[in-house]
Amino acid sequence: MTNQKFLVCIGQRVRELRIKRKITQNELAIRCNFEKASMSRIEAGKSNITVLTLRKISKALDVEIVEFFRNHKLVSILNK
Amino acid sequence: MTNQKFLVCIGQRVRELRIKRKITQNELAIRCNFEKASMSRIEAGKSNITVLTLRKISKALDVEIVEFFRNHKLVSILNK
DNA sequence: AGAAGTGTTGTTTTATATGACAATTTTCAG
DNA sequence: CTGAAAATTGTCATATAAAACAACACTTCT
Repeated sequence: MTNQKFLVCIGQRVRELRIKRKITQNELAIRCNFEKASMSRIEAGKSNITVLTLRKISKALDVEIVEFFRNHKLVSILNK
Repeated sequence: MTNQKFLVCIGQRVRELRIKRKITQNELAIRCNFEKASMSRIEAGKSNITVLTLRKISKALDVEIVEFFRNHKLVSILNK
């Protein structure tokens, strides 16, 4: 997997978890104390975020950080 | 846990995994294509690394990225 | 003591993430 | 379809991660 796809994968996971909690990018961004524009870029995999940013998001979503490194789509297929 | 301690935690984990593989900071840095000085700072928790850097290290150590987010010392105590 | 190996710290440069704000596009309910 | 909300994209300034190199500290040898 390319680095590019890897970042996209993490972004997708953030999005999945955010939507599951029924909040907007803006709401999540506010909880993380950064701009909604940044959140958009993160979910799109356009940003190589640091572990502290990852931590902020994990707290805001109330999930473990390792959740971001699971390919949830794949997992859901395997669990069928 | 403070952000500072969080970074130290990750750094310790990198160090544990590196030592388990019996390689030096320099050797690991070479495999990651960066300076041994950077590796020293990462293990000391003085660097807020990006997910792509984390990925480089995980490949160089041949471990899953999630390994870095486990507090191995705690786990080893709980597993007794 | 001297040499080699390992790890730490300092500095500079470059690249890029983030903050802030604006403008535009997309999505979706009414 | 229309309008409002949500998301995306763009730009600029600032902060900081990463790369590169040097210097230093420390240990362990002979």
